Amino acid sequence: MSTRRSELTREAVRLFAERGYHGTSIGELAKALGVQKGSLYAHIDSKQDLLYEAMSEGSRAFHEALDAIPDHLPASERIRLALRAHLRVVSEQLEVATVFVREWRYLEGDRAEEFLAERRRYEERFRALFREGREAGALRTDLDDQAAVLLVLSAANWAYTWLPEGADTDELADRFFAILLDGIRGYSTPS
Amino acid sequence: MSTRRSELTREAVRLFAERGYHGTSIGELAKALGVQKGSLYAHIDSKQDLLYEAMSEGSRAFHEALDAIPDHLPASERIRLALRAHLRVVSEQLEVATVFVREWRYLEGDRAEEFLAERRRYEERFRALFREGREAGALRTDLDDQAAVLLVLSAANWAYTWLPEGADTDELADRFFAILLDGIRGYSTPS
DNA sequence: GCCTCCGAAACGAACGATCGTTAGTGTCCG
DNA sequence: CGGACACTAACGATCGTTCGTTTCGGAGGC
Repeated sequence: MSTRRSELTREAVRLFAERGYHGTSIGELAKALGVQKGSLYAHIDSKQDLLYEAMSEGSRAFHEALDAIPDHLPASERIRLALRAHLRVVSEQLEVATVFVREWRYLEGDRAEEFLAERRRYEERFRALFREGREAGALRTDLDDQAAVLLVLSAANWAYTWLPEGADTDELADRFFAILLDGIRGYSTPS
Repeated sequence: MSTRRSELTREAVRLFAERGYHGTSIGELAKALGVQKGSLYAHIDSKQDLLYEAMSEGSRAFHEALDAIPDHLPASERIRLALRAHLRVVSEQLEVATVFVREWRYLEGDRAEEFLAERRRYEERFRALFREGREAGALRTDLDDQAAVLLVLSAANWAYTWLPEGADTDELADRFFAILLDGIRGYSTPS
């Protein structure tokens, strides 16, 4: 669809990721597009719209990535794929992911709660994987799945701060998963 | 020392944590203290000063917490204590930790690089623990310590988003560590 | 005990700059 | 001709900061 409008959104996401929502002015955004700031209002109603759009993109991307995971696989395998999926989204849409994780709280009114709910739903999908896994025996039966899912979600949510754009995230996710699966214990570690 | 100045810093940290640096105006800060905004400049030279001070507090707290870990313990035990130490700082000084992790990039000039270096040094101290642990046999000799330390630092750096103030962080850290040490693998997990 | 002086703190008003947003007009293309 | 796009100009609000003045409690000299 409209090329100009999507260019605007893309540039807004870039700047929001770099300088934060409140740290980015409409004027700077206009300058980055080579246009007077008033002109932007032919495309948007408010600055908030741009943030909202960025958040929507992020939400959609993360959920769709999870959707692509086949149901019939064992839970441990689905956790590995979920980690892959998440890191891939972060790496392929680094700026969208950054805004999604970091700037959502600057949404105003109902929109803030909408995305808080979206984030909670996303995390709940991870939580379900661990619960299922423990119940099915794919994960240790004495597993503290609350802590385990928190560990994975932390790695996922923090990834935008260090993931280089275009990295091989599948291999990285597998390395994370390998540690998570078998631990780091050495032969001389006291228990 | 000067009560008023430290009240100012404390309130600034609180607001920066809640609304972000750019999302907090000097006027709001003054109103929270029951004072005209111009009056704040009897105590500070600029808004940046307040951010800088918050960052300094955070940096000091995190490093001091690591300093208290005895050298003579096995590396795996020191990792456990480091995780405890970090989570304790986050929980006891949640707002300082939030600003330290989230707002450091709004420091201007040399100060930004100063804290980037501080953060890198802090992470390097964690990295060293994993390296030592692997070399000493306290951790698996085939350990991917790059990934392992990233996992732990992710959990540490993300903690401010979900840690309730005043939680029992020692127990929580131990639960994280237990998973990290022995993994989550179940009896029916394919390898 | 009174007076004076000082330093810390806050006051109120204003500064120029920038903020997000609106409005009316113009241009170019299909 | 219409619609997408951009222009210029301006709006009121708010931004961080400066300034000269005022208030006030306590220390020190008389």
